[in-house]
Amino acid sequence: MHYWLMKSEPDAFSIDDLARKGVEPWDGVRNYQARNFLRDAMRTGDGVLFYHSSCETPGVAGIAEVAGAARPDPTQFDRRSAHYDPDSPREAPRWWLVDVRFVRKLAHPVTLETLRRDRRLGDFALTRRGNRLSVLPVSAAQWRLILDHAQEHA
DNA sequence: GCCAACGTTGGC
DNA sequence: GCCAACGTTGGC
Repeated sequence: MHYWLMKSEPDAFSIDDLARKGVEPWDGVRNYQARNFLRDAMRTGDGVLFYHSSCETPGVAGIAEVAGAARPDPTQFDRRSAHYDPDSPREAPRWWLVDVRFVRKLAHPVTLETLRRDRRLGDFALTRRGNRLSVLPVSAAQWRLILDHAQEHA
């Protein structure tokens, strides 16, 4: 069992959108490091922190889980998609996705500010200087600490 | 293989 | 809207 954090701009796709849809293919990831996490490391049932980025209050807005094995991202072959990649070979797809299932929305999001302030989180990919990864690993200890923050406000 | 130019991410 | 940080591209 592993844990992850996945970023989404709520204007494009929010935790409420995931709540409505139930399961969503996490397409459009076009970074090799993030691709490797999706394709090689994620397993069905892994925990996902759903993070809202590029918004008024960035932070963890909800919980999701990996709903299935990685599969090629169909948008890379779709000429009309913003994520079309003409250089990706059909027989060896470059970009992969996993399906993500809604678990619950946090009554009180755990803000980036809170995450930065909590020194107990230690070395955390999210708050590393210059980090731009949209899919990143979270340790079991970090997962617990972050959910504790959500609980404190309950 | 180097590196400048460019595009993107994402906080502020 | 600004800008720092970073990944990618392409000329040489």
